Amino acid sequence: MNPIQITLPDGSVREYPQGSTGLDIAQSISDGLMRNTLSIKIKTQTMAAAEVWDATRPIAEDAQLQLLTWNDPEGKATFWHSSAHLLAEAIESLYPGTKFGIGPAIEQGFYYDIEPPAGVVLSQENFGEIEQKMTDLARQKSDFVRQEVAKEEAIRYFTQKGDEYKLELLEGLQDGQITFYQQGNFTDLCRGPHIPNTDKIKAIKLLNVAGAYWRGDEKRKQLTRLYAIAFPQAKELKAFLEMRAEAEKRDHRKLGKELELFTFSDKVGKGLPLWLPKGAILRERLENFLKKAQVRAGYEPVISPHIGSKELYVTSGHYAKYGQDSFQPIHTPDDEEEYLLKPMNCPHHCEIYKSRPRSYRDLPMRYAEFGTVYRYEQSGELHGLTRVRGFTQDDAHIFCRPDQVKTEFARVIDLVQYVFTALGFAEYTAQVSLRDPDNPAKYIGLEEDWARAEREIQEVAQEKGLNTVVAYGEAAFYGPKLDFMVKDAIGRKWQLGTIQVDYNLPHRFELEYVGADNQNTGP
RNA sequence: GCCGACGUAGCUCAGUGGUAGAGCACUUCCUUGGUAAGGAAGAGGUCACGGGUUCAAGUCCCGUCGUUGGCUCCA
Repeated sequence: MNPIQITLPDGSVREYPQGSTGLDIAQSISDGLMRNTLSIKIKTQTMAAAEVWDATRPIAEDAQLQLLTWNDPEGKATFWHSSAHLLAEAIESLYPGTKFGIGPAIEQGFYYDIEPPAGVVLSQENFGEIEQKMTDLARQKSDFVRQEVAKEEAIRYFTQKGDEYKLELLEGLQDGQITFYQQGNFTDLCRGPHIPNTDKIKAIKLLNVAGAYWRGDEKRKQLTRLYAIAFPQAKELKAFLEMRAEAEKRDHRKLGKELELFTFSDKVGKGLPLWLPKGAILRERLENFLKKAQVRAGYEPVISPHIGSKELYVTSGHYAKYGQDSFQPIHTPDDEEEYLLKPMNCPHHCEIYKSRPRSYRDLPMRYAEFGTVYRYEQSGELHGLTRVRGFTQDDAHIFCRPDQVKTEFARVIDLVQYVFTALGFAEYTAQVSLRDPDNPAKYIGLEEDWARAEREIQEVAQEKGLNTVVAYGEAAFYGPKLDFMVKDAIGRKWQLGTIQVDYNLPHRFELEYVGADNQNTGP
């Protein structure tokens, strides 16, 4: 057998016998490194991109290789994914007959979606015994064993086990690329990779239990999702829990109550916040700050009413899209007119634009309003002040010529960044929300407009050096967006600011301006 | 909306079938020149709401409302 050449991240090249594993290579450097190696990142000439592998998987050809430890995000992911298998093993042992969905690693820990046997309901009360079982199983020092399986055999295995979810997952997989992983008495359909042995998992904490629809589809069965986290050292778990406790103290709902900023009343209605005097003062200061920033950025204030004729929203297209799932129209006593509580300010601003003829010289026009809007959010969605049924948007609409879109978009980014910086949001991501390529029917408007807007958003975001993430399928139905996502005290992500391109409303409202060529055209 | 949990004094919570409790806050009085001060007394609760089981329900069961962890949704 010919030796293989392994290139390490520092550029050094070492020779190993063919079939050496990541662990062998780690050991050749130091025993400590071997102990800490969780998985490896490997790139051979035959691979299109680097892959993360088990540290125990034999390497057959020359490769660039990186040993992944707890300090690498991918190493952590491997660790947590393996912990999810350990969780599943514990569940299967404690509650035989449980069916398993999927169990991935997430940003902070991992989860497993399961369907306990009929009559068994898992709640926080079961956490203790599950954690104990996981700890016991981890101490049995089981290897994670990778096994390539023929599809037919895989189907047989899960048919016999009665695990319809795994069978459904198998349907989407091609024969020849199906692998099982086994540790102890538990075997799972899994692409991997995994850590070498369960003994690395030293500290385990189940965090919460929740319902989660199978494959994220609310029409399908709801499984039980167990969230948990695990660490290679007990002290890391302790630090994690302390950090979490500290974060909970900073939860805005807790502070809002303690500092007497806002409250809710069942009598007023859920999701409808009441601002207490101290909160109102705070809010006023914030609004004044924002108004100043808007004036400096060239915005003009406008004000629109809290209700609008249903026709307004039929024109905008929002009624067709949200009408049935919204607060229902208010009826006038005599004339059978219908009005909607204002769910957004856009259509009103369009009508303000339309109040007189516009010239290309007028553009861009920037209208800003602290517009209070009402939306019928699903009851399970309500959350403190971050998801409510009545709220005030710092909202603005810019009417501009096609050649001004990019510049204006960039200016809005500048404004958002200025405000975020001033308010101390140091860590945020800019999510480029684009169409779902698999579901084009969801969107209205012209293909060429969409394509252009999507392209321009990405260009501008890049020029501004934003920390962007592209999210397909997250666009609004009328246009792509740039969503600014911030995290709350306990690490949950929320959309705080959003910049949206809308070629649709100007069409629908028949907005126009007189161009340099004296022809009417749309902004 | 869905699955799970929770709902007791203004706040944080204890109380799992037998006369509603604690700490803080509040009221009155006393003590005390110093940033969560001490002492005494006091007031404050249809135990979310509505049914049911029981001799007896804060406690067990069902429903409703609300909150909450997620899922789905998010103009």
